[in-house]
Parts: sequence; C-alpha cells; structure tokens
Amino acid sequence: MTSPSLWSVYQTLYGHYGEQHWWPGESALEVMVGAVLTQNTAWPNVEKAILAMKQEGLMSAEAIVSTAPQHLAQVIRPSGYFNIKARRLQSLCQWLVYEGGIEALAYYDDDGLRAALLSLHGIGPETADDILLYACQRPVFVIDAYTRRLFSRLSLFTGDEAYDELRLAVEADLRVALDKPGSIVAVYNEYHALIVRHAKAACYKKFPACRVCCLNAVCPSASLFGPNMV
DNA sequence: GTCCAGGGTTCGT
DNA sequence: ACGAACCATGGA
Repeated sequence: MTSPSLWSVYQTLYGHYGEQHWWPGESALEVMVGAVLTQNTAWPNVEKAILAMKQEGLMSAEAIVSTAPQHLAQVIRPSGYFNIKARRLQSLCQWLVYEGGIEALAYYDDDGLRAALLSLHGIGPETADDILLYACQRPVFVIDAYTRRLFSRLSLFTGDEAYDELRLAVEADLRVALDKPGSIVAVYNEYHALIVRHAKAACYKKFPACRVCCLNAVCPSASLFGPNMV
C-alpha cells in the first residue's frame, strides 16, 4: 500500500470539508487566551469562559494581569482546570505587557518567538504553536494527537516521533509542495483545522479500531483517502 | 455513571 | 528520556 503525500491528504480533506475559518476570535489576544483555555478541554466550554471574560471586562492583557487570580479563576470556570489556567493566563499576559503588547512581538523572528513562548509557565509546544500560527500568523505547523493518529494511519509517520521532529518533517515536506511562500501560513492554518474537523466526523468513538482516518468500512468517511484505506 | 475533550507540569523511574 | 498522577468542567 502506498502512502498519499501530505499535500494530497490536505487536498482530500479540503475538498471534503471545505474552509474551516480558524481560529474563531475577535482579536489576537482572544486567540491566545483560547489556546490556553482549550488545553485538554472541549471547545464549547472554552467559548463560555471567553464570553464570561468579555462580560467581566477581562479581555485585555492589562486587565488579566491586574485582577485577582481567584476572580479570574471563577470567571473561566466553565473551561475546567480553572485554577491552573488562571495562573497560565496571567503568566502569558504579564509577559505580553512586559514586551509592550502583542504588536511588539513582530520584532521576534519565528524561532525566537517560539522559544519565548515555550519559556512561559503552562505554554508547551502545542499551545505555543497555536499562538504562533493562529494569533501571530507565523509559519508553524501545529502537531496534536489527531495529527499523529492520522499521519500514522496513512503510514506517513510512525506517530511516536518527538514533537519538533514531526513538526519539522511536515514543514519540510509541505515546503516542497507549496511553491508560493505566502500560502504557507494559510495552508498550515487550514490543515490543522481540517484534521480536527475530520477527527470530529470520524467514528473512532463508535469503532475503537477506527481512530481518525477511518479504516473501518462501516465508517462514513471510510473511503475518504481512497479504496486502499478501507 | 462513565468517558473524554483543540495539554502541561511535576515527580517518579 | 519516558510514564503516571494531577488538574476539573460539561456534554455525549
């Protein structure tokens, strides 16, 4: 069985699901806040917390830093893990204020900004890359459990590569397929969103053996990646 | 009632 | 370097 290319997988997903319009949010700060709040949390719960923050006047770095941790924790309660996430939000916002606001992040190059984000409390690789790609429009491919599962099922990777090893390999592969530099961020944006979208559509809950790419013939998206995948 | 979601940190081995 | 416990809500 031959594996599809990363680019053809993207085209298949895009053709099937269309534009995903990620990341929902009215501002770069809201995207960053959402990236922290969505850690191991269903998105609808995050939306409730974000709405509550707006209603409490807490959707600015200065306000988030200034408010009492206990208050912030109560406001973001629906997103779960509210105590640790309150601390993570304040850590992130304290850094943003120190840097001189989100606009000042433009002075970092991609690797420098990534390193800075990773040094913050509660910002790991996935959260950092969500912020880099969706809040800062940096060309970084987001790797998550769905991505590993899908690429592993398609025999593109083993799935147990180290985070950066997999990310850099994916980026290098797509760089060849994408001749127009300006489209890289747009494709990375759409690709990750499509993988999450596909994971929701997949029947892996109903059929445990069928995780993301649906090898089970009963799965509605069984033939999405061609007859060889059924 | 059980499972898990758009993870990360810390503390064991 | 890798695994497990921990954090905690809401929807299926």
